[in-house]
Amino acid sequence: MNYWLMKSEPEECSVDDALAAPDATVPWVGVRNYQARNFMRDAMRVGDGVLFYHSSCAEPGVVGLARVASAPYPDPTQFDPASPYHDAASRPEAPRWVLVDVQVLRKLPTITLPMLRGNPALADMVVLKKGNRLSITPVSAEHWKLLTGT
DNA sequence: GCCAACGTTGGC
DNA sequence: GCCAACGTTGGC
Repeated sequence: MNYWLMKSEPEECSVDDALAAPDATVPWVGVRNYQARNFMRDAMRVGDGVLFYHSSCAEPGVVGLARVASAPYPDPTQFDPASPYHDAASRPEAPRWVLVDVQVLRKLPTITLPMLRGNPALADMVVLKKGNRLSITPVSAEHWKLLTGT
């Protein structure tokens, strides 16, 4: 089992939005970065642990526990001309972008970015590395345990 | 293949 | 709104 941190802009899809969805499950639409896509396509398995992270907002941080809830499949927004995630160069017979479903298990008291940065044991987290912009990053078992107690 | 220009991310 | 950092594009 692997662990991940997945960033979502709460104005786009907050942890509460995800919890309000059927089965508390949302398709992780809109990833348009090859490295992040490859994590979903090649490395994620159903049941993997996910830290639900709010980015580009007043209080960035980890706000919930979730799990990978599906195998990868094509992101439908890439074929939707009305979507901000539309990719005219992607063909339905060879989709460029895939996603997984993510199911929120429970909210956490927000672990803010300053809290994360303030913990020396978490200094190696990819998401905390200088210049990191990846919206999906792997999380080590050690860091997962520190953050979730499981 | 190089690299300058440009666009995006995301914290502040 | 600013800007550092990084990814992508496209001319050559």
